[in-house]
Amino acid sequence: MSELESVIRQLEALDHRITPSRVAVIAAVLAQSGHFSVETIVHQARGVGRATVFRTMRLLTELDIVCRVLLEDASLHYRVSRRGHHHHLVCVSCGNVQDLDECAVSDLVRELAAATEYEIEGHWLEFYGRCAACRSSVALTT
Amino acid sequence: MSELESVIRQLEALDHRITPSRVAVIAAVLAQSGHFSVETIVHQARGVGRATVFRTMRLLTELDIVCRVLLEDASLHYRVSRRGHHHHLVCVSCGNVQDLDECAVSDLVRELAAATEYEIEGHWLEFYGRCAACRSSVALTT
DNA sequence: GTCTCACTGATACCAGGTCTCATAACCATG
DNA sequence: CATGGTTATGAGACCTGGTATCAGTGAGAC
Repeated sequence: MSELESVIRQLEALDHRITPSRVAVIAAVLAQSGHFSVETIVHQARGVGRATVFRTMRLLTELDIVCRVLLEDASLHYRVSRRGHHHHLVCVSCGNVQDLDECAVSDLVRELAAATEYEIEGHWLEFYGRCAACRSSVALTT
Repeated sequence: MSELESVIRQLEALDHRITPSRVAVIAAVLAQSGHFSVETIVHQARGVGRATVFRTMRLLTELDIVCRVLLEDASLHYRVSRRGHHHHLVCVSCGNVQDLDECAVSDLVRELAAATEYEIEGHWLEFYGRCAACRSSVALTT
């Protein structure tokens, strides 16, 4: 079963209609290799309205088929998701994204909850740096 | 020495001109109690142009006089800064912000750097929850 | 005083995203 | 297969947050 079919079945299972627009958006999303902006999908899923692309992206986010990637300038990108809660390490030079397997702050969330009496509901955690490849290419050119 | 004077001296010391517009923006910023959007300052520093407010906010950020607060929807707010690198715990109900003294992920950054061969340059970390006061008021009304 | 350059504000612009609304497609049911 | 209710669509207006442009100004060094 292709990835596309698999996603379509998930939608069906949750009583979402399978329409040509949705399929086009999902196919475009699955074709991306790294992280991407909604605008990229708007351009690549030609013929699908802007609003529909945004609506479909929201749907895919809710279903955990894509996840949001927060860039350093606070702009939102997306990325086909490995399931479950995790964080990213983004190369600011080539854009490569490393998924970090565990949520590194779950212990911290517990400590904070105890220390502050907040009920902690969520967090943002993203790391930025330069991957090994980009570091060595910089070293070569300087 | 008032806070305003102190900030003005910092600007002077770094060869930035002290202008009425800047003073108005800084005064408006210092008058905020929690976190605030640039738009708030645009409205409160009446007579100062939009662009100038944004420029001044950038300047204040660079000088570490304010810090950026990332909200859950990825929108940027600002807050008068305690100095140095730190993170926030934001109450999603009343907007109250708790500053977290230490950077909780500095150890993690080191581990990640070793494990991934990335040179890690930065990160976002913000927590969201409900403060004790908001939790109890919810408890009362439900 | 005057000269120069950083600074200013009006305004146009751009990006990212939502709202509206008439229309169309879907599909369960009689 | 006709019908009807719901869900989805796309065009486009709109909104928010932020930048670029550029002629004009005023701060402060001399």
